[in-house]
Amino acid sequence: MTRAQALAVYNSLLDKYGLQYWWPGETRFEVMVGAVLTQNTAWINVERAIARLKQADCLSPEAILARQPARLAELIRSAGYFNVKARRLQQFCAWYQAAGEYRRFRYWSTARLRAALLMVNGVGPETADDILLYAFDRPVFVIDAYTRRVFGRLGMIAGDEPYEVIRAQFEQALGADVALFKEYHALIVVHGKDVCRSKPRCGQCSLASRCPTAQGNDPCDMHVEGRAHSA
DNA sequence: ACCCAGGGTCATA
DNA sequence: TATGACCATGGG
Repeated sequence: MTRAQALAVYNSLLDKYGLQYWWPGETRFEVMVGAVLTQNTAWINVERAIARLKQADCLSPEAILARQPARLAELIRSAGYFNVKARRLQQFCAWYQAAGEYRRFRYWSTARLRAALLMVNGVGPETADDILLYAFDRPVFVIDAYTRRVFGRLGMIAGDEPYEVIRAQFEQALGADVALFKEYHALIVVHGKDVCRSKPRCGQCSLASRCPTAQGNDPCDMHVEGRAHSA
């Protein structure tokens, strides 16, 4: 995609929804925790989990590492996958603490920091990029399910390309612009929740995952999303 | 009752 | 490289 196309969509979304001021969170560390907790999970349930962590005075690397896994899991219960995420949070904190915490990363290149994050078990490409962009202010464009869906339906990408392919397209079209990347990703998510909430559906029966012919699905365009499929 | 959410890992082919 | 099973709560 060209820079003009990418900016045209951004301006359209900005015009419709306004600035979002992402990522929600009081500290950089809270952003990192939120990035892990929000994996395949509605944000409202992450907020509850973070509130409980704060309430238990358990929102620091030391406190998270000091707590027994099962006891950490009960604090983040509302975020789902609590056993898995408790382990992931502790693994992330162990790495973060061993690496020397935030100020130590100041002179790391973005590429080096990204590679290090991806080495942590439980941190995949999107979680790493959330942390890089919103906690470390690095110019990395976050690709998530909404990005694939929205731009797929606009016909600007296929939607099922590998993560790195799509990320490179956005970064090459837009250049390195942290403030723009932050707002753009936020707007994509907000717009996705607004009009592209359902996953692509089979054009025949309106079923999603369980439809036998779902592979040849004909996802509705973002402008007609919400209209019922005929049976 | 089904679908979905601001994914990632691991085993398997 | 690419699927599939698995993780699990809470809201629509």
